[in-house]
Amino acid sequence: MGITKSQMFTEQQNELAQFFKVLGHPARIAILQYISTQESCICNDIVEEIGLAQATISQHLKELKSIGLLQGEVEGKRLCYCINVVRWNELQIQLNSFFNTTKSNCC
Amino acid sequence: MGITKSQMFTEQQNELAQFFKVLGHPARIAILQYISTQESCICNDIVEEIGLAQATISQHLKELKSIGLLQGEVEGKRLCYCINVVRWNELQIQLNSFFNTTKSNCC
DNA sequence: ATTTATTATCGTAATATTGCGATATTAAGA
DNA sequence: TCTTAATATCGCAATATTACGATAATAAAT
Repeated sequence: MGITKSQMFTEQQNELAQFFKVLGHPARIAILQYISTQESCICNDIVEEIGLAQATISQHLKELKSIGLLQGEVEGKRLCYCINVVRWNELQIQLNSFFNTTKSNCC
Repeated sequence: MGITKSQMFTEQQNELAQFFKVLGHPARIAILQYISTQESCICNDIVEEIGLAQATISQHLKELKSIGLLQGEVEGKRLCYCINVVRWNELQIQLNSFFNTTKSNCC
């Protein structure tokens, strides 16, 4: 992303931006939506479902994990990831807080 | 961002991701927060406030404009940008809809 | 112990983003 | 008209992201 000068921003601004950035890719949106349609944990079929290479999917999953949105582990041969509902709700609240406190008062 | 294969995703997924991506930079978060503290439109002091070069700020403003979050124009020597409240609320709703419809049902 | 199936990691090429200096553009003011 | 002030755009260097093939790691199954 080029040289982002994170040190000039507050921790809250960096954190919020990081969260938005992780969600800022259609593959990751698609992965989250796909997980939510599954009754059980996601498996290998996610690769065919999304249409990207296995290595790429794994990388996207890692980024979603980095902000705590996915929980679960690899269980033997199976992947058991699902949405961390607690974190999910936390982020939704944090995000709404940003939206509610940042409003225009001119024009 | 490398080669993002947007054609494999739905328009809704691409749009949502694009919105998240634009918000996914601390400078743009800071700009929005700064605008919301101002009684009048933003001016040149935003450059000193944020601490990035004028060209860089201008570029970030352009991206915020690209998703409709900023409205206003340059009026003579002055910059008159402010948050487009209608769009702002629309995005908040769209985003909450994503959060509410995408929930885990396993683990 | 070997094989098999599944996911993670490494290395790398292609592309995107960020930031800035230099310059263009625009309109107000002298 | 010329200058001045403010913002936009261009061009470039530095860095980040994306995607994937190849390979490693892991555990179940034979």
